[in-house]
Amino acid sequence: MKVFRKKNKKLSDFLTAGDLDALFEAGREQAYGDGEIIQQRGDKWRGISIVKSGEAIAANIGRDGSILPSALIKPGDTYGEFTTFLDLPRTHTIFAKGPTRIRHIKRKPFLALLEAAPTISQAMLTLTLERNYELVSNLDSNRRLSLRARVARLLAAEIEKDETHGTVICRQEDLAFMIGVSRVAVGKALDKLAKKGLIETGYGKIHVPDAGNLRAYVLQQDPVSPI
Amino acid sequence: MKVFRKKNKKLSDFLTAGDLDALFEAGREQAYGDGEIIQQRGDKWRGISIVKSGEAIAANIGRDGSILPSALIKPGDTYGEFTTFLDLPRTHTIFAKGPTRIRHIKRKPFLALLEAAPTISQAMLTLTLERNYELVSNLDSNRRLSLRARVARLLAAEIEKDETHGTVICRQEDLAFMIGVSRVAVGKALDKLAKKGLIETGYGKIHVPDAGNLRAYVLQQDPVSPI
DNA sequence: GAAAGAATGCTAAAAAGTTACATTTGAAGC
DNA sequence: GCTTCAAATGTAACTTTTTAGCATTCTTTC
Repeated sequence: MKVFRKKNKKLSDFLTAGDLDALFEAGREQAYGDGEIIQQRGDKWRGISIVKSGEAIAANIGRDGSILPSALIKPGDTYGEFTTFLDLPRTHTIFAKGPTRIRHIKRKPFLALLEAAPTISQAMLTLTLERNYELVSNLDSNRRLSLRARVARLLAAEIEKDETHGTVICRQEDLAFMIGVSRVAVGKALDKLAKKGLIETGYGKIHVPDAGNLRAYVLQQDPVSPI
Repeated sequence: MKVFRKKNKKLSDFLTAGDLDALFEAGREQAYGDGEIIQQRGDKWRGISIVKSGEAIAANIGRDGSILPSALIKPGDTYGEFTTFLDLPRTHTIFAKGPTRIRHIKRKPFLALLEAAPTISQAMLTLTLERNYELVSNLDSNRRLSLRARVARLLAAEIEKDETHGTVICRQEDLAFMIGVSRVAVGKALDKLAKKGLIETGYGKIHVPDAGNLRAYVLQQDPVSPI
């Protein structure tokens, strides 16, 4: 799966080196081989995990056994907050994508650490609010916007603000996954955008000849949400 | 709009009386008349607000001027976290529904309070994670499930866990709004559920003769997510 | 118990989205 | 260069959802 430029913030972005070290120290590091299961949905183990290297995929297994990936977890990312604070079992099955090293911190030492270093708790709050905002604003625009507009929005977000044009390297399938519709639907939407001259589709890439035009289109479709 | 039984947790649910008092003391109370605008989308004022009495509606105004409500804010609810921690302008326009009293706490005194009482920050973290979980699990099931299954899930969630049957008081329009589809689509979905004998539709209400059956159906459709 | 308002039911056409299969593209190996 | 094959996109038939209009049924209130 294509990794988009627009990266999610990480806990490490909000912590001092000292706090980060303290966090690492509190845990136990474990290595996983490609495809190895890191946790199963329903597992009761409670605590926070931080990816040190490699990548992991969080997914649900459908009734028919198909894998429905829902997130790519990258170095510096944390997960397990729900189990630590909400007393919920693991909501996703996670497996390694390539060799991966993860540091697991049990709930109790982690909470103790929080008491000792309130900055961590503040950092987690900020991070969680950020995710929350992302979720809410996506949910919101999904309700209001046509698929065409959502695709345009996603592409516009991929072009740096100071660029006048650019090429987004991604498959239609990646866009489809991010938006949560079928690839075919994305293809149709891209077609319409292309007919308007806003983009040019290619094999594994999408060219935006005039980022200003695309941004204007997005804004016209959705004056409400910021790009 | 119908207010569903399944209520959202509030900050006050996680705070001691003392902390709550301190929070109230830090703010300034303001009264609003029915329909009065409390904040406009885009406003820059930063801080947390707590509803003391009455209700408020958070909404976006569509391009055509239509009002797209997205949340009902009730006594004890807080809002403004995004502006306080993420440095974002107000994302929604909020107006009073009936006479409403709200206590506003400016950003700086609020942050000072957080330092003094770390329990508040922990409470906010828990609350935010809870919302987050709700959002993620909804998003997830929306991707996987048919409209029929989503309607069933929503109804099943409205019946208390220890009840064997029950009646959900709501209009089809309310269900439609919550799920984010048209009333006609919900009507059709209810029809199919009724034909399976899982529910009986009525005027402004939906009767569930056997909650066990409905839960079993939801689980069969969606073995992944907890009801 | 009539009237008015609210909610649901129904229909038909158009739009959007999905599934399954076909075609095109690019890259690796000869 | 050419061939081959997997990856990516395109196409077509089918299903679901929306929109919009009007009809019907239910509830409340006078």
